Amino acid sequence: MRLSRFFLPVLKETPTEAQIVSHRLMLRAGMIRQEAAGIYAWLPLGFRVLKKVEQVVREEMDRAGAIELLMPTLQLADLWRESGRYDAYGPEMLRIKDRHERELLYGPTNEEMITEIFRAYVKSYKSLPLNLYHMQWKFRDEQRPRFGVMRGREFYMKDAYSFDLDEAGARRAYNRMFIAYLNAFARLGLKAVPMRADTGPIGGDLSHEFIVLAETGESQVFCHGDLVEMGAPGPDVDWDGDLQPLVDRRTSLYAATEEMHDPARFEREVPADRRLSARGIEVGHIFYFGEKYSAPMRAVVTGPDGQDRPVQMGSYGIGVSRLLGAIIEASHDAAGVIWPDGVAPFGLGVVNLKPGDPAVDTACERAYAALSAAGLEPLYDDTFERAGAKFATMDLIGLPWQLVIGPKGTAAGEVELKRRATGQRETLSLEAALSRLTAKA
RNA sequence: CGGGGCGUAGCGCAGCCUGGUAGCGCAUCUGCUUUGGGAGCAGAGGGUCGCAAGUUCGAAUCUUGCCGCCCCGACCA
Repeated sequence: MRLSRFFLPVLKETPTEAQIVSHRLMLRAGMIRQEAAGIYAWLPLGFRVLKKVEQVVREEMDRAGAIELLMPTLQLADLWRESGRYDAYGPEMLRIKDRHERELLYGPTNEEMITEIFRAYVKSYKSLPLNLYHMQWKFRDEQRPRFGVMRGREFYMKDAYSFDLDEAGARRAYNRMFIAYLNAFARLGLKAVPMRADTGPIGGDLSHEFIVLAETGESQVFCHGDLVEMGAPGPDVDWDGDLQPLVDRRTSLYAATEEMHDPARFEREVPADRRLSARGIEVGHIFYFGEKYSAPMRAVVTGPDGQDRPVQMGSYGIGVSRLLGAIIEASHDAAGVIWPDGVAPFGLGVVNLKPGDPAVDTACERAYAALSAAGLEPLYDDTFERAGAKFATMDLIGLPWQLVIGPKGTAAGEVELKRRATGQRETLSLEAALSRLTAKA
């Protein structure tokens, strides 16, 4: 993409409404525009990152055996009356009427609808296990939206729903999601710690929130410090095998959000030098809820014994749009965003320091063509801005690499390659820079 | 939903208290100079002062109502 033809409305000054760094940087980098409280338009740069994050989540869900579908944003109120949640939900749910006075709602989540789909088609235990997911815009009419995309009213979410014959099967489904989440967050450059969460009326140990530690997190969290650096199992696990040991390794150490925190246990189980008390951002939540929806909505399957029973369900959410905020909170500096390689909106920036200079233009065009052909998705700054402004913009939008090509270097047969994360710059020949970069593709 | 605050040019703000018909910086446009970390000079364009009533000869300024947005708290993916 040539910057001269792209739409990148960067701001030099910080809008006053933005209080936290990720919100400020998303506005300044021209990623989002607020259209109403908690409702944002995704400008091209932000949209590209959103799609990258979405794709990482999709690949990890698919790897774990989940099947993608797409459910609508609008749902019938009658469906929610079946589970009793239409009246239980309160003013957070946006209620709408169509021209026929039919009551609709803009979905804040999709348990009822997925249960309705499941019960319409699945009748036998032989069709299980099943895990269906979608990524869709949701709406929750928060009393007080804030922190930009981290707590909007409209938000993009991946939600998966598992169906199993019994609780043992549901636990296996839960473990698959648990591992898939660790892998997804790791690929996004995040250190996400699973923490035991409130299971509500169901009870048991099958609910975890995945928390990214950040100063601007909205909740206080407490955990064993080793959990932060434990890393993810990676894709090469036996998804049909026993994942319990991998899960146990991460759930045996103390980790709790404020509402689940037990100070006495914390001090008893965690050595003083390993006790971590920090702020955290919730980026995922997995939950086993058994028959909560399948029983009232009569989603039953026939077991091997010929008996019908309500299917055992769990749900697994990831706040995809929120993740952009979380990633920035975890990865930025004074100059701007530092995108992890896997989600950067462009693979690198090619900075032409003197457009119109034939030698520099030629070098830049060659680099741009080669990098594009290699699939690196370069953003080529071919504008007539001053060098300082170009550097500032590149640092702000946080592309992982900057290939700087100017008249002095070109005369000497040299270009400069800068790594955004470290600020390290290296001078080398254009060919060496290109082969180095394309080797990464 | 309680408490506080703010709406004046694309962005950041001043002007309001003490009414006299709108200003600064950045951005934008033109010209010249400049050219490796958000340039300089000169000129230009751009605003029904959130909306609506009211007071007044006259309202960005005073009064009332409404709308929108932000912050703190309670609540939440």
